[in-house]
Amino acid sequence: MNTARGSSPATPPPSGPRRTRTGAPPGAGTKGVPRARREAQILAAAVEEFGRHGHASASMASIARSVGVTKPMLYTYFGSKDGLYLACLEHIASSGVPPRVLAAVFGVLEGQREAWFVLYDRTLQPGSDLHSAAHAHRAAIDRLAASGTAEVLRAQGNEDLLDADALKHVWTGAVGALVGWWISHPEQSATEMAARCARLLAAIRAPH
Amino acid sequence: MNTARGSSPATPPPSGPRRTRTGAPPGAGTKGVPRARREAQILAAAVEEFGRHGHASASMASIARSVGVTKPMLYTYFGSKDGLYLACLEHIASSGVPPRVLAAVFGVLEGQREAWFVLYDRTLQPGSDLHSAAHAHRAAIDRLAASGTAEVLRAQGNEDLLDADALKHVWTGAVGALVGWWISHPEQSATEMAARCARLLAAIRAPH
DNA sequence: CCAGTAATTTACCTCGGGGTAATTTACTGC
DNA sequence: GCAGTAAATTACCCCGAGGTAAATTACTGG
Repeated sequence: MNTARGSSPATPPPSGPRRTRTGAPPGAGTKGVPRARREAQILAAAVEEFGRHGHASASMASIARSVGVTKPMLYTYFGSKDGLYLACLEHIASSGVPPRVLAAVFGVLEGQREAWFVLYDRTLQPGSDLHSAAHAHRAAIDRLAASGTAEVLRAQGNEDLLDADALKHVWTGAVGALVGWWISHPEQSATEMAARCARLLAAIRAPH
Repeated sequence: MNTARGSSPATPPPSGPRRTRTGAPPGAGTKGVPRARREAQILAAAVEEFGRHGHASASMASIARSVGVTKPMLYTYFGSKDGLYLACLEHIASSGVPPRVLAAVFGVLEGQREAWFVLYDRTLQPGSDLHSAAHAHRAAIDRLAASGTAEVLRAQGNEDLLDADALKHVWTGAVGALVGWWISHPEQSATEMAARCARLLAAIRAPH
């Protein structure tokens, strides 16, 4: 559950890779675990928790526990549950160049597979700010879906706007299902997943 | 939110279609709203709530409120939140013959579209009893997915078991996406959805 | 009219959730 | 040694969640 770091979680003094003595520390004069690193750890844990349970039933205490830290840390760093969720969205959206092909999607997700379900969180209340934020951060992926699927329909002479919208949803739904499958098969690499996708798509398109 | 019934929710005395006087009531000697009917109402509301928010973040109080009843009713009738969820699963699974084609799926879902997301509830904890129960109740649909997709792969000479499993997931994921799209387009009928599916599938399979 | 009972409510308990104020720890620079 | 400050904790508040015991309502059949 933790990233592979030496410190065991929940040890009262988090005496990890901290310099004692007069050995000049690398960054500025910070104490404990430097904020940037903690934020990164927290974000990773939060993406996992939010992705697994959805925003609504994710627990701040649980995230804190999995990092080996107490709740108030999350609040001093991210302000609120929504703030942390938003930070997750931004972190995910900024963790890769806009994907141009499916392989890129899997590549970005490698190491944070649950991130997909943060972006496509069904527990978000339709009218809420978070819902719009998630929608906004999905933009790159949705654009990819829209352009790819629109092309398929245009080639068929299909101009139906509802068909286009529905097919876009099918595409993201299928990818989401694939990511879910991937999560339950941790040994598969991103490359293997991309290859599998290509194979499956070919099978579907082949003459029946 | 309520099914189209005359009584407005949350009126303290639920004096709906209740016989006063000595007019012989149809069923046995019941009072208020007969248990069977209440259970049906509650189930309908619960399917909607569970489907919308997932088991974890669905609220018993909210379900009760939407029926126009108080919480203890739900508990005397269904025992617990999990009991109600289980009843939903059974109700959904028993609400139609095992579907043989996609059109049948949409037909069964008409009028309780959220039911799909009760069956495929991502907020269920992987090891839990509820998770297994949901899995069991999905059996019919999953079998449909498995057989259909296996055929596609076999026609290609693909014997890979992982591919088969992944493709099955893709199929259910795509249908789930379609149902989600359907929920946000309430005016579409089941027949229209089935037709749309056929159209989209044809478009995908057409020569690029 | 009276028991009996289905249907339903009021009022409560406990626990875990989000969130915060005040404090402690442990280092740096002077 | 002494501020100063980043990092982190303890201990709390309030609320809504699941869940329950005990009443009340409104009808039936005798």
